[in-house]
Amino acid sequence: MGRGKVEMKRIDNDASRGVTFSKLRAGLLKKAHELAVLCDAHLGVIVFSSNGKLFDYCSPHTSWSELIQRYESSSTSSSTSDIQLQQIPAEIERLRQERDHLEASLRRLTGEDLSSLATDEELDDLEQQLQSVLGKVRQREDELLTEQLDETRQKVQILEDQNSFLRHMMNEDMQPQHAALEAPAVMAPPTLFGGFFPEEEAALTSLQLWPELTQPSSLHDY
Amino acid sequence: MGRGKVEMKRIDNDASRGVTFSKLRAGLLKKAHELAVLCDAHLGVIVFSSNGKLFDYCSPHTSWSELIQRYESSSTSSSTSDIQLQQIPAEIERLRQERDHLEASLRRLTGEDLSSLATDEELDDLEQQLQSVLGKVRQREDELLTEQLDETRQKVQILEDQNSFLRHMMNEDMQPQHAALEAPAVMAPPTLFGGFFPEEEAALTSLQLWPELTQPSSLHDY
DNA sequence: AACTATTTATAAGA
DNA sequence: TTCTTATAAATAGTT
Repeated sequence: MGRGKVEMKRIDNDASRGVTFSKLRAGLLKKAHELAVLCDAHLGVIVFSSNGKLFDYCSPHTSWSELIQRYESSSTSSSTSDIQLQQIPAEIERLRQERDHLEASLRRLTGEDLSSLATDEELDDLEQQLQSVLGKVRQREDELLTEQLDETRQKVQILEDQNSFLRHMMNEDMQPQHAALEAPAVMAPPTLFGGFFPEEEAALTSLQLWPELTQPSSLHDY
Repeated sequence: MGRGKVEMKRIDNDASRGVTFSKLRAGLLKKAHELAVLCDAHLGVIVFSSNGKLFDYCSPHTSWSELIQRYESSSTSSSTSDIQLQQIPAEIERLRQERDHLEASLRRLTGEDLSSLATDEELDDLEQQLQSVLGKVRQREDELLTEQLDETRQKVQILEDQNSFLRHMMNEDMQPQHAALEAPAVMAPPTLFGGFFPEEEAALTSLQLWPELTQPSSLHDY
């Protein structure tokens, strides 16, 4: 592919051969990856350039040791391969099976393999399962919203109290000489006064109702 | 390359995946050969299809054992050349991680771990994903129902034809002497007469055209 | 298994 | 080396 055809023979010119090697190698590894992903194949590619540099690709969920083991057990007629198979620790085989099983379950649940679920019944089961999970998720979302609402209502309540208290303070400041004649004094919430120091609020968490008082003496400011 | 782009993800449909696997595998091995010849590289490709069949390519003047040896000495710095033994613990670890990851995904998708999904956003994502799968499942169910409906309609059509034919037969039976004066005879559907021989029907598939007549003589009841 | 409209890869040039 | 572009090749969807 390109401006002209190329003969299928070793490229003589060293430089061109190097450039072409880079390009074709990149293409080969890319195609290997496509095959692995699109077709769910396990594969590996090893390439040595003519001056000995190594490049390789191994598909996802695959390792060279797995490939070599499988290659040896597939390509030899089982007399030598038995030895190899025996050498594979049972642990690896067990883990592979677990993984394959989990992958299948996941594919089912993500609807990636619906064409294999041919029966009404299977599809129905899956639908019910999904509905049930969806129900749980929505319930959890409700819980979360309810929590947030409660939190916010508490905040509102507290701010209203503050607000009301501040109004009374204002009235007293304006007419301090009549304090004794006013309505019974509103009690300040225990931690109220720190609220006048906005710079302290960085530490507030969502439910922290009052900023911390680093300066209890701030009362004297009134 | 082709009539349309393809997403870089596993092809769901089994048949398409198989066809594509064959095409891409052939392409990959061809490209491997080009690289080997044009650039004088030593390389090998191992491919296992998703159902375990082995395909491989090894460049001219090269052997797998040579490649593996060079691979081992290029990729490991240690003097121990037994790549397989070295890699087994890593392989086990990799498989464990894969399994754990899959298990986590599965728990998320089955809503078994909702309390750990604390954020509105995470819950929302999950809800959307489930909705989307549910949509796919229902679409598939629809497809299936439509197929079944088509099948059933065909059956109805055929039964109606039979019915109509039988009525005509009845008329002829009742008034055989007037047969020549009747409307033109209705032609029997090509498979009709076999219907009178229930033992021939074992081969009929879901589109069974004739109900089994355990009492062919029941015609006489009319 | 062939066909072909398209996409992709890449040879040559800058 | 990297970018561009004309062209060859591969291949996705179709028949």
